[in-house]
Amino acid sequence: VELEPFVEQTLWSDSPVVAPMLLGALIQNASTGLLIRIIETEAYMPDDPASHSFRRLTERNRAMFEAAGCWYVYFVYGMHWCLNVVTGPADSGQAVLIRAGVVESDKGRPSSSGRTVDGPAKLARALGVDKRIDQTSCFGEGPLQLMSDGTRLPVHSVTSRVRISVGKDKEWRFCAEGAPVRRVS
DNA sequence: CGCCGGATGTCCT
DNA sequence: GGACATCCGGCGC
Repeated sequence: VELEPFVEQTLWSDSPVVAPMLLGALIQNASTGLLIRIIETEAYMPDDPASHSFRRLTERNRAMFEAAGCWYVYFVYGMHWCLNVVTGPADSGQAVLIRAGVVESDKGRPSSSGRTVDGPAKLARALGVDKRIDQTSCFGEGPLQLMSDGTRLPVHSVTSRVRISVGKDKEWRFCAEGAPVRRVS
């Protein structure tokens, strides 16, 4: 099956539109070749109290105010990195959090194929994500590539987002079949 | 199922 | 100086 860049134009829409369209897309570490298929996403918007872009642009959330097509990486709880895809026009302050995936291929450990990587911090760790990825392009010569093999996984569930204290009214979490079931309080 | 600790960047006072 | 964070594994019930 041919791998090609994910259609960049798709990212120009607002994050609640893009998030379900990323189910089935692939993220590849350009150095190691590790390939993970996305099965769970969440959208964040600037008028959304749960979003890092809700208040203002800061050094931490700068990537969210770039134009669609770069990564936003943040550090949380003193030890975890999380990976987002920036969507929408420049200065709009949007992103899609990549919450879970399935290992599609791993040259280093072929046996790990098919393993579910459930949780944004575990997914980021598996892909070798840290602050160096923040603001880099999802395409071209970027260290982390957003790809597609043509697969679009159907949306299996739409719920409110995980572990947020505000903005719970918005149902912007999108899971494909096989994504981990989680309590959504 | 619920609670808790790990360990630190970021932003606010 | 301090509160708190888009988490997760481990433990107890």
